[in-house]
Amino acid sequence: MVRGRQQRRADTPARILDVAERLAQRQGYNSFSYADVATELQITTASLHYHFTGKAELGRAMIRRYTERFLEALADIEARVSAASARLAAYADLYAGVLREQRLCLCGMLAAEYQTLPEGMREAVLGFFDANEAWLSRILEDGRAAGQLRFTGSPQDAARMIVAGLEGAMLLARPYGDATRFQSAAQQLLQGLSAGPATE
Amino acid sequence: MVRGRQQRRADTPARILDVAERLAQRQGYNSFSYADVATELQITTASLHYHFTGKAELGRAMIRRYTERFLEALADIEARVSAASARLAAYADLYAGVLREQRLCLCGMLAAEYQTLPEGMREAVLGFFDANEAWLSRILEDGRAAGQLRFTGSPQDAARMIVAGLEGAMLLARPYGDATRFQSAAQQLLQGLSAGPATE
DNA sequence: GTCTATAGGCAGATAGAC
DNA sequence: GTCTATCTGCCTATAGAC
Repeated sequence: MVRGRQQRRADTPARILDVAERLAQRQGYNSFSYADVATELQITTASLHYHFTGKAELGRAMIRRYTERFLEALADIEARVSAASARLAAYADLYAGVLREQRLCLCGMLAAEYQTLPEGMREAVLGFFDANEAWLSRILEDGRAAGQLRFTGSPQDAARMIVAGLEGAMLLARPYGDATRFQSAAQQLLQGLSAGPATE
Repeated sequence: MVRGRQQRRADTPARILDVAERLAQRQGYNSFSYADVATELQITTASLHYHFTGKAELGRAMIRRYTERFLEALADIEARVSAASARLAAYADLYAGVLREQRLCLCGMLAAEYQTLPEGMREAVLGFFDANEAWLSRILEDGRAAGQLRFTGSPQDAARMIVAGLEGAMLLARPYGDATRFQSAAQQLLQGLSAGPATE
């Protein structure tokens, strides 16, 4: 891939997004500044404005990339794992991986800040959750049809409960610095869905 | 109750806390300012500093009052409602009432902002969750002992799952402006705990 | 208790040189 | 692409009059 000489290392926009994403997941979108990002990358805030016209645009790009990557991870789970309950466990593990880095789900954090977000970011946040729900709904529906999962109500409702439960479990586990809080909650949340013979 | 002449209406500190609490629940602690509170009360930020030396102290007082009131509501549930599953439903209704005002649980919001909070506020946030867990654990344990509830694992783990699930459900329901998202998640979360004859 | 006035810092953003 | 310099605005906080 011939690229010219101007950038040996990773694209500057990508590195900006890396830093912004981490800061947003740890502190919140409203609690990091252009200066924070610029300092860490050893450039100036004026340079940031060259790559992203404003913080709102940076925010939008951040969510879009995060969602893309998350959906890739979901496709990967579907390709690698076939058992429905194992797929759900792998889904929960995605969250656990984020928490391990002392981060919240980016969109969970942004959901808390939702009322202060610019319109473009709001839509992107909802898009993330919609996509997660759609994927989970499909996995749940297929799993139930295959006799691997058992739940009452619609797959969509179950999917929403799972997303809410995992987001909440992350939210609470982090202040305690206790990953087992998340694991325990995730396990309880999902165990009720397995159609194993030992449920009753 | 003789009070002198200087304050006919509600205590100024209480009114300050009312406004700060609502703003914190809607926008987050980091996203409201002394000026926001002062403007709404038609006083100046200098006056605010007379009642609360700084924003951190205001924040601490806010959490303490919120926790006190929440615990009173829990005691009230325990006094009014005797069936364990009805107590859990009433607990979830507390959250629903908050959401109805387009607010998040104060401490759920602060959990998201946790890493940016001053030390005094952090402790107070954990205290809120600890107290909730302790109350729920007791309710769950009693309910199981009375044969009204059924769950595997410790009451504490179940309590943590409930708190996490309800906090997450609030977090996600609000951006969608859809209270039924909360209700549906809360119902699914709790229904698995009832020891009713129709579970299987 | 509440005010005016103001300090001192940080925010996001832009103009224009290199 | 990145810089320096700068603007405007908001933030928390304080001094001191009333």
